[in-house]
Amino acid sequence: MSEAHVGSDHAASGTSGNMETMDATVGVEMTKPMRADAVRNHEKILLAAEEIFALDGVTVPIDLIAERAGVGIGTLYRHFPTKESLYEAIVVTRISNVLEIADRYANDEDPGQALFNFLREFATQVADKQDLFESLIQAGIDIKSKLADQVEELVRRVDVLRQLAVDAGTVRADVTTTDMLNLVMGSCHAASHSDDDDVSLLRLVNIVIAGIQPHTVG
Amino acid sequence: MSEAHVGSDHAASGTSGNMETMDATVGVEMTKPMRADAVRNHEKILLAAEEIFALDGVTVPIDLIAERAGVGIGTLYRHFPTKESLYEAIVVTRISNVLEIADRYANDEDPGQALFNFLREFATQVADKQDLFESLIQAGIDIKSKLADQVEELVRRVDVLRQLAVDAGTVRADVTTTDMLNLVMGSCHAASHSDDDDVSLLRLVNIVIAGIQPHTVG
Amino acid sequence: MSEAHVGSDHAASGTSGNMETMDATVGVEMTKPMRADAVRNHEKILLAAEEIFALDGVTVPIDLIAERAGVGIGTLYRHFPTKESLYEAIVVTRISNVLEIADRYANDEDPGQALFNFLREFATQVADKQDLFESLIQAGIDIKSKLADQVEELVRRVDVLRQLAVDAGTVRADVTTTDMLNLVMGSCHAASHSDDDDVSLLRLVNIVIAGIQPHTVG
Amino acid sequence: MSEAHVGSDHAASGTSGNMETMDATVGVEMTKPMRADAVRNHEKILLAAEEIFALDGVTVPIDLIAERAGVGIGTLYRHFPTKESLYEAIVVTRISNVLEIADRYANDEDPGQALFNFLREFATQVADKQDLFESLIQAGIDIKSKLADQVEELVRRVDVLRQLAVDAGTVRADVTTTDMLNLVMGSCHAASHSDDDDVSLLRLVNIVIAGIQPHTVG
DNA sequence: TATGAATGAGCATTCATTCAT
DNA sequence: TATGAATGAATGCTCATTCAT
Repeated sequence: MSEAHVGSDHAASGTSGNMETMDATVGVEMTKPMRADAVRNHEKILLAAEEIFALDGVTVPIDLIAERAGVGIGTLYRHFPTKESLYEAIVVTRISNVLEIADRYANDEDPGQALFNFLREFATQVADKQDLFESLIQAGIDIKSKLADQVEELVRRVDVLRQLAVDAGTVRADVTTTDMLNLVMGSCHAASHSDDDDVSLLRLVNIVIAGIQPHTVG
Repeated sequence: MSEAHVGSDHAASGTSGNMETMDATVGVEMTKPMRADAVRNHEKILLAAEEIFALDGVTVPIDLIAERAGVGIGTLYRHFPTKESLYEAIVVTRISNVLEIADRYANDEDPGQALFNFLREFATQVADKQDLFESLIQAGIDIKSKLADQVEELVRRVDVLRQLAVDAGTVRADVTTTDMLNLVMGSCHAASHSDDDDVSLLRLVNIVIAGIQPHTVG
Repeated sequence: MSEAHVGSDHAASGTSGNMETMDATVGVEMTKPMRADAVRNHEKILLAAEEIFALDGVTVPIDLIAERAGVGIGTLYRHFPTKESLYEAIVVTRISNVLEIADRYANDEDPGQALFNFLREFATQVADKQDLFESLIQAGIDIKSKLADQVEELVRRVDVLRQLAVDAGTVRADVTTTDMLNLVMGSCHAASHSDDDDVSLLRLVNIVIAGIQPHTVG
Repeated sequence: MSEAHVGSDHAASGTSGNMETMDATVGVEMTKPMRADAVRNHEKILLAAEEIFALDGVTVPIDLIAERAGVGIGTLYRHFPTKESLYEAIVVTRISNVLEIADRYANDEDPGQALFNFLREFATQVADKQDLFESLIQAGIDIKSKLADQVEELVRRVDVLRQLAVDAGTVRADVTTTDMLNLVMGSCHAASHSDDDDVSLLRLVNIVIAGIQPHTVG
């Protein structure tokens, strides 16, 4: 009954396929690789969840996700023993994406602008993912271990960018990373609830960016 | 906190008969003053609701509020015929407070700074009131008539301040009022979820303020 | 606390005023006569209850009656310790009226037609009194002592009429009184739910009357 | 009693696949047959509901039905998404039975008696089914769409019988169908609340029948 | 005594989770 | 293993009745 749950919280990583490589995950004992159809279901569920959570946030009844995935609830629960675990799985993936983006910019040729460009991309990621938005906005309140850890990690990596920018003199030293991220999230929210298109989002983020630059006074 | 009470059903008037304040309320006929204990309960309920909604937002079960108020559910429902009505009562009061603050700054002697000072006060109001935060963040999505109207009104009044500032040359003309408010709300959120004290909130708001000023480039 | 409840279930007899004469009621110990205003309230309540029960039946919330009576619920409950008791009071009065009608016809000069005329009048009484209808229709199910007794009494008195008619040869001997009454009630119901006026009621009752006459075959 | 089940959500088909009976249902696409236990529960629920509604009418709390069925409330709600829908399911079935009976008599060899015989059968159907009684008695008041339609249909079909009888000269032309039905329902009620056996019911209905025949005077 | 505020059991319904097929 | 049926705690709300003013 419990032997196959392994994959439960794994990110549906871009290149699908090898669910078996998951053994790499720290401290997980060797387990039978998932059956092909199980893998397929796993992904169908994640896909449906991504879409639905993105639109409706946590509050959506879990049946809807199963239905959308074309899968029985029982199946869903076999893969994710808890609504929360599914939710986590989704958000973890999303944050992972963001982490990668951060890493990419960490090697940018223009360290003075890397943070800014990252923030703009971060914004577009968050903008239309209700779940991601909610999670980040909750982060630090009810410590959902895994997410909390990830968010911490996110902050750490973005902090690298921030440091680079500070060193390059493009960002004031007294602004923390979480502050910046939260401000950008405010922008995301503003944008997603206005009638404008994405342009407005960038405009907002640019305000934040302007705000964190030195010598601000006109 | 309990001073205003834009009573949904009854005005919880302290010393009754006060004709001046009566006239202020549009077209309300003289009603018997509430019984002493009723007033007490009304206030206990509002107080409990203020606290609990502030912490947990709309989703909190209404029994908890009754319990916290030390009152039966029936009593709660006598005073507020609907969960929504109670929620509204709370938030309406909160927004009313903010409206007054906006008005006060509209007459400020330094129109160039009025908006900024308002935003700072606005931030402290929103900072730890989950309900207010939620309402403002929902505004425009599910139109809960009364609140929607109020938020519109808020935007209108803050827009006065913005115009003054733009005229005074302290704020860029391409930033909308809702954008500013949403950015500040992002700040509030950031602050309320960090472990710092209120200082951090001000710092954040100041970033936003910096961002909306002209000649931003360092 | 309990001394004044005497009048509780009394019929609001036609000529108002002397509530004190109630002492006549069997087995009730001497009690202080009701205060004038109490009597007034008692009647206001009965009046309101008559109207509302007639329209809405038992299911109506008791607050509505108090409101209609222009009386607090507390007052209502002082006079009638139970919703049921109030209901009973009303219906008892109504049945009393019917009893009187029955008595009147018992002395009719045309014993062969007395029953028929009574049934017609009975029908008009029941027709638009939801409560009376309900009570009679319930009679015999949940034995609400007092009403049950009264209904029995009603049957007894109508049976006198039936006997007269049987003796006069205008009614078949094999039809019981309750049967007739119930059939008439069916008529009442039919009539009250059609769009016709009272004419239809009489037509229906006439069908019943036709049905209980001898030599029916065409 | 359980043979028909005009399934509100699913057809509780016994042997699945039966195309002929399928086609009978208008425009219903092939659906997976219900699981064995689901069917069992569906029937347990209907059975319990039939019994309880028959005794207590609509007002009975739905938990009681679940309990009687030996089923959780959740289960009940899975099968019938609303109290009303369950109620409807029951009554619809009942009326359907009556409709069939009416149809059967429409082809009777003795058109002069068909109506009478139908009324007698109708009476026995209604006699001890509180729910059916209530529904018919409510018909036309609060229009519960589906039931209202059905009752209309019932009236229509019975009207066929009435017409036949009128043509055959066994029934007066001035009696409407609803009048007859209501009178019979009065009979049902009378009978079901007396201590007699079913004989009394027939006797009552016969009175009505007598009443609607021509040349009534003795 | 009259008032109406307070009370809480009761009801219909939803939804995360478990379990039989 | 996949399915979806079963479960029941939880929630918003009503209304008969009691109790403080």
